[in-house]
Amino acid sequence: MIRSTSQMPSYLIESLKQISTPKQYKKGSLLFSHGTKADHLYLILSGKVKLLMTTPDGKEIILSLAQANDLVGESALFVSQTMHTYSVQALTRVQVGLIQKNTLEEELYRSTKLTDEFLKWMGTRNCRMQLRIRDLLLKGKQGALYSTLIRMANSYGRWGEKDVTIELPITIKDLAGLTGMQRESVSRLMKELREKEIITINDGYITIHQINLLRTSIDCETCPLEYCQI
Amino acid sequence: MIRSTSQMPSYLIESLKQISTPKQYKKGSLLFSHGTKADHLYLILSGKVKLLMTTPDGKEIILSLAQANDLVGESALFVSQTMHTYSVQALTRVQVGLIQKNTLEEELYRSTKLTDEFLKWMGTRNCRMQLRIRDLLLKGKQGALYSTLIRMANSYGRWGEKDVTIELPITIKDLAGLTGMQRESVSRLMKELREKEIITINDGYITIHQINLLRTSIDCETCPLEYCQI
DNA sequence: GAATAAATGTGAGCAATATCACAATAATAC
DNA sequence: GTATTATTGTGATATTGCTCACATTTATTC
Repeated sequence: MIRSTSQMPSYLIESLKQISTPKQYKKGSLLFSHGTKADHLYLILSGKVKLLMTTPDGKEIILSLAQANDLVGESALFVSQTMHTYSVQALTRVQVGLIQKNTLEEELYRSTKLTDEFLKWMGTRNCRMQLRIRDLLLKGKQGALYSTLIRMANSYGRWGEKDVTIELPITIKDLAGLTGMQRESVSRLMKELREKEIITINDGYITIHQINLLRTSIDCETCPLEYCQI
Repeated sequence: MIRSTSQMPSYLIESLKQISTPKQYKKGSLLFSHGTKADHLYLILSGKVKLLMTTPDGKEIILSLAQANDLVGESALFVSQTMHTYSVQALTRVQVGLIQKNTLEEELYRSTKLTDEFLKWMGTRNCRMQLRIRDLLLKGKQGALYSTLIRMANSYGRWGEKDVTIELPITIKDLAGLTGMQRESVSRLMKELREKEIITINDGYITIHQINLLRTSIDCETCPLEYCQI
């Protein structure tokens, strides 16, 4: 069973689909990039993407991941005449529905329900990000990694009796980007987790066998599942 | 001259004031705290506050600071039945206007303009936070501190010909909370900045004499001023 | 399926930060 | 104004995490 992440109600997703134009992207290609004009909202129909920022010296931070039924590109959308602050790259082949800024605004104007859910959704993402920052900054690099694994399990996990398999194959490099760590450091910590049989990795798919061990070791409190996501 | 931070248009602030109930807080007191029910929006009328999270072992991270005409408490507000994820503490004596969730929703329903600006404002804060995360995670602790000083100058600075004075007296401890550093580390880096005469501190007020030096040393790109804030 | 590119693992050494333990100031309370 | 509390500074030391340099393995491309 896959736990659902917090998303818009499906009937609103449907209504967004109605006003969108389909578009496809190859694995590795950019949906949009940092510095270009923000004038569309992206509804992911299938596939997975990463939201990332880069620094002049080539370092990369991954702000978030998104999958089917997630919305991407809203941050700068309503700020007039503004540019995207991050880039979005396809991790797999991706199908999106493109929604023009104007069209979205009209739709928001027409549908109070959509506006409500939109505000709720932006608020939720905000809370998630804040809790993530806390974990990344206050729990050391090990804590940052464990927190990220737990969040990925919540967002992308297929939950079995004892194990969770993260159904988004991810590289060590991307885990480094998600945690603000060096690739080598992630590699070493993941090795340790494998040796202790807390996780196993198959074909890029991470399975967590003892997620509670990760949780207790970073003092997880009982955050709402809605917030403990990537 | 004080540069203005990105805020709602003043006529909308006025209309929010109309539907708010005034309340006062002493320096150091909590406007609301982590885990309590989120059912009000706070409009800061005067004074300054900090938004913070704490971990079980007593570490504290400061998510943001806010001053007159800023709104606080929106993150969890629209998420049904949910609790605040952070606490808000008064740094000075603070006057706020309390706006009930229901009242706000009615007002948003009535005023399209307010809704537009509200979405814009949430988007702006989101972009800010994302850029801040990048700086905090990717530029080392020195970079985190410099970035924070620059942002504070943009949000709270009185700009002279060459110098900026941050008109929010802040402790070393709070700077540590803003950057995810240890107090001692901040103390040492600030000492270095003082010795190089890049900053001076008077009575808790930091004046930055060579802000461009800070900017270049962390490879500041030309982010919109709107986003380069605390 | 050979060649090339990308991802991963690993050791050694180093630099940046955290930790600990106090001393010294500065601010606040009574 | 004295006592108390909060803030800041600082040295010594420990630890974490980064960097560099390759070897190895795994994907991709042609």
